[in-house]
Amino acid sequence: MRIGELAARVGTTTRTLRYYESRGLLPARRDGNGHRTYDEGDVRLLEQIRTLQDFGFELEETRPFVECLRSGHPAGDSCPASVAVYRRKLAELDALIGELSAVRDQVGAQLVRAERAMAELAADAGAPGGPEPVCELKGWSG
Amino acid sequence: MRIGELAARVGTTTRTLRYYESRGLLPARRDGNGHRTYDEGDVRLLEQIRTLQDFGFELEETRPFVECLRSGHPAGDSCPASVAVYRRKLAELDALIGELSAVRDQVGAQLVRAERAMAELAADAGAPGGPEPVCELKGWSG
DNA sequence: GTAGACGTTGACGTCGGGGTCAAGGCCAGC
DNA sequence: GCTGGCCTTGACCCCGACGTCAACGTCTAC
Repeated sequence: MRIGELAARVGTTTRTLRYYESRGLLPARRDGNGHRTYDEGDVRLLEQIRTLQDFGFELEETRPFVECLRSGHPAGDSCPASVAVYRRKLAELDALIGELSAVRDQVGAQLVRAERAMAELAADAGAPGGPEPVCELKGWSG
Repeated sequence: MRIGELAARVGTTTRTLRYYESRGLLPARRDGNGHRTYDEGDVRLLEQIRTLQDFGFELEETRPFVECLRSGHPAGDSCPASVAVYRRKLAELDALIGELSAVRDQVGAQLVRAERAMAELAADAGAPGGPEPVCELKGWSG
């Protein structure tokens, strides 16, 4: 199988496959013309990469899974290194979700506050009023 | 006040201030030497920008807040355009948190599955065993 | 007068994951 | 012979928010 066929089979582009090869992730054999040649094993490797990519794994993070498959294991995550990546990713996701949730709550509170302040300003346009309290967002350095 | 002093006061760099100016976000007056000159109002604008940036707002998203302040409002979010950005950001955050949580659960499930499979393989090393079922991650295109 | 700390502009590098040419080789069918 | 489709390599482009460097001007202190 050549590069165009492989790309079509897994739903990606030839450029992407060459990029993976340049990263040492998916090396290819060559035929007499210098054209890249792939087999069914490469299809599996590529599907593993794409699946993890779809989950937000970086390309480098898919490497243990690919090497695990290439070393003969039935699944890419049948190796300690792959499981370690799972665990690291899980921790990252938990941390990120926690931070984003905190930001979400702060932004939500600011939204409520800003809407109330604007409503009061509009009401004060026809009534007596003093200075409004001004709250500030407290930064989140992440 | 010149650029270095302003940068120090809000805890950023001169490069960043010049970048903001190049984006039209924080224009500066010039003194006789061509040096940028800032006042207290610019400190407020910059603090508004930085606060929103810390919350993950893109630079362009801070523009309504800055213009709101510059037009004389007591707070950057006292304008409809700013409130609209709040709302948009809130929706984005909710969507992102939802997607990340789904991914988190899938990765967590895969982790458990992979660990169990490896434990069984280890146990099978000394006992009779057949082929293990192999589950695959189903992709999340987001 | 000279060192050092500031300022200026402009240009290029970074990170990830490729997209998009450009110039050419190889092979099939008409 | 010629067109069309596939392949090759190399090179530059994109996003965002700056970092870093070069080469130079300006101001202050000793």
